[in-house]
Amino acid sequence: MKKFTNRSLCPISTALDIFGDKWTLLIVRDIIFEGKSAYKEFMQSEEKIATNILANRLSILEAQGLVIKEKTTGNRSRYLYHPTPKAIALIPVIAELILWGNTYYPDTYTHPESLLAGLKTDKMNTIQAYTEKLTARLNRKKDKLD
Amino acid sequence: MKKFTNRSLCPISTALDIFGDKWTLLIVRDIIFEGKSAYKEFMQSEEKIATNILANRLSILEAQGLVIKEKTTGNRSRYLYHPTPKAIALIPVIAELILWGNTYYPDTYTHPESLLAGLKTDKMNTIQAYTEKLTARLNRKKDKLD
DNA sequence: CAATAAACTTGCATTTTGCAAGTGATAATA
DNA sequence: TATTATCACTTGCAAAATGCAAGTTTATTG
Repeated sequence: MKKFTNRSLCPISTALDIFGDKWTLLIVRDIIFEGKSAYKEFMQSEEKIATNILANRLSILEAQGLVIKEKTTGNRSRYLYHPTPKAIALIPVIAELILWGNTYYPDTYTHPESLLAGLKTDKMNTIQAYTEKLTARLNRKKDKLD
Repeated sequence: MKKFTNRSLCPISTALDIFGDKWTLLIVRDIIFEGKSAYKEFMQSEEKIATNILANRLSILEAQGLVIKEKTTGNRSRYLYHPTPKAIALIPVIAELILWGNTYYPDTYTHPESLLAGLKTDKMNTIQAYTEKLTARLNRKKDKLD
C-alpha cells in the first residue's frame, strides 16, 4: 500500500504527495478528457496500467476526495468512478502538461484530438468548456439524489 | 538507475515519463522559483531529498535537456545547475500546481510568498515575469560564452 | 443454472526508494 | 605547506513500491 505523507507545506509538494507518480494523473486524464468511469475502461488505456496499481490509485483518489465511487445496479459495470470538483480543478494543470509535452515532443497527440488543438488556439476557453461540462454533469448527478 | 521509457504518444504520459515522481518537480521548483543552482542548496530544501535520489534526478534532468551543468572554478560550489528553456517552459505547469495545491490545502505557502499572491491576483503576468527573468538570465549567460 | 464478465486480490520477482556511511577532489585555514 | 573542511557525490543495504500472472468473488447473461 502506498502511504500518504505530507513532506512540507509547499503547495507543489503537497500536490505531488497525492499524484506525484506515473499513473495517477493518467487516470484523472481518462476520467476528465476521455469520459471514462469504469475500472475496465481504465485498464484499456494505451499505457497498460497493472490491475493492482489501478486499484490502489483509485482508492487513493477516492480517499483524497478526487473521485466518488458509485455503485450501480442491473448494469454490466457495477462501479462507476466520477470526478469531484477537486479533480475537475486539475484541468488547468493537465492542460499545461499537454501543452508542454506537445511542445517538446511534437509527435504526441491527445484523445480527443480537438483537445490539443483547442488548447493551442484558445487555451482559456477550452479549459473553461471542459470545466463547465464536467461541473454541469456533476450537478445533474447531485440533483437526481435530491 | 531509473530507466526512461515512453509508454505512449500522449503528451501527458510523455511528460510524466520524465518528471512523474515525487522529487523531480521539486528540484525544478528550487531552480526556477528559489534561484537555487548548487547541489548543496537542493539538499537543504524542506522536503529532505536523499542524496542518491538528488544525484539521480539531476542526471535525468540533464539527460532530458531540462538543466545544464556548469563547472565553475575558484568557487565554493564547483558545479551549478541552470534551467534550459525546456525547464523554464514548465513554469505554467508548476504555477497551476501551486494554485491547485493552495486551493485545496489553504495552509500551504510558497517561497517567495509573493509568488502565490502574484498567481492569485494576476496569473498571466506573474508567469510571464518569471519566464522573462529566467530567459534573460539564460541569454546573458549565453552571450558571455560568445 | 452454467458460462461469462467486471472488479478486484494475492503472490512473488524486480525495481526504486530511503537512510547511513564512505570517498575523492578542491578550497580554506593554521 | 600541512591540515582541515566542504562539496558533490557513490556505495551498501533494508524497506517499500511496481509489474506481471494467476486466482477470487459477485453479478449478469444466455
